[in-house]
Amino acid sequence: MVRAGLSAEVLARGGAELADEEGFEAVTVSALARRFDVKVASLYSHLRNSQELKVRIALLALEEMADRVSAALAGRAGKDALAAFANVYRDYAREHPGRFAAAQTPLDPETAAASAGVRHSQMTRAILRGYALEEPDQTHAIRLLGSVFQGYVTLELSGSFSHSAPDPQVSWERVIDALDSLLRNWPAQASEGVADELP
Amino acid sequence: MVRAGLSAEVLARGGAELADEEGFEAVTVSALARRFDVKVASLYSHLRNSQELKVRIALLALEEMADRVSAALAGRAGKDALAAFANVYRDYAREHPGRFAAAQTPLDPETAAASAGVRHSQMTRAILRGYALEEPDQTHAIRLLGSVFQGYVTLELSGSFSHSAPDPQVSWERVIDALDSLLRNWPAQASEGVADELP
DNA sequence: GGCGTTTGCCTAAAGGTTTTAGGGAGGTGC
DNA sequence: GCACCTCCCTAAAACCTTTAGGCAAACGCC
Repeated sequence: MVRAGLSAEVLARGGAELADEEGFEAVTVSALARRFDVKVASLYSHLRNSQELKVRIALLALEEMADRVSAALAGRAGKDALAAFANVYRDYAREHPGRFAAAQTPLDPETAAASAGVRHSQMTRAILRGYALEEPDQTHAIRLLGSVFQGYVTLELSGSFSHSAPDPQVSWERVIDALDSLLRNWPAQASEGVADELP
Repeated sequence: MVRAGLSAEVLARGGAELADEEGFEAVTVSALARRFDVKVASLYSHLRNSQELKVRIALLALEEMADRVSAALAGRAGKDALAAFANVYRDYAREHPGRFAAAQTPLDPETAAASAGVRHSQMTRAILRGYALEEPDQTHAIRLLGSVFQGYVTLELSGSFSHSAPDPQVSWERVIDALDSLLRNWPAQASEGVADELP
């Protein structure tokens, strides 16, 4: 009997491929066992449970994205860096929709702290070096950027933009223009004071 | 034997409550049957399959959000309307995390076209009446706003903001300030032309 | 090279979810 | 009072998750 050479890492990579091919919701321990031509129970020597598989795929995706961002940011600044960052994010989601979906898996705090998510926020902060933003506005801006990228890519992938007129590619570029403009002209505190009507 | 009075609508409401209480991933046909104290197979007279249950909960959530937005927008304009819209979205997600998660369920095109999603984009467009934006910038702006709200709320709910310093509530208000400012000073086409480096 | 130990994949089995097929009883309409 | 339809039921097959225990291949050691 030939050994299949399984390990948690190998399984995570296999699961990531499976996610991209069949969708993240199709990633099950059973499907993964079929893919490696191995019995289901065998995977449980490497994975505590099916949740761990999903988490490992998520971590893999975060790592890959962080690597790409890191490479894309080298030697860029200002709007150039902003656009590069944004495009890495979007391209990755289009190339690897299953991995991208996996990256939305909620992580428990310790796992999150040890993940590449930390690199992501550091790199986002690095982009803002090209703009004159002090704390706490810097953090607000990071959260805004993260939200836009995350939200846009999710909505585009789910088809929300595919039934109205302008090409999402065009909107994407104009949105980046707009964010650049916003970061260069970040408004001072409470210009008119109407925004606070939460409990 | 007393009849339970089931119907697709009743099941969707029950499923929505279940989602808020236990999380959307806990919404299964079996769990719903337990909740109504009924045998699992009985639900299949009202639902084609478990996917339909999820879709119905999603549609319910979209409807409820649209109703709230509609009420919140009445008599407001400009930044006031923008903040109201944004807060409805965020408050709903915090009050009904399960329903909000359900609302992310991908819909097939016909279902989406018949859903309250259409009302959402109409209302977003209505907000922009308070700002001087022509097409196609109006559509770009709608997509930006949708992305920010969707992204921010998703990230906040998943805990991404809960481990760094400024209160997410504060960032939220400043983000709305920033969006208002951006909409009032929407940049002209391609101020510097660096944003297009996609294949 | 033999020998014990570890490792890796196996069989077996229990429990949960999804879905289909068909049946019986409760309420409705004539 | 009878037929009918609706609603919920039992039964059963298929699939996924997870645990327990076994056997044989690989590894390390002498």
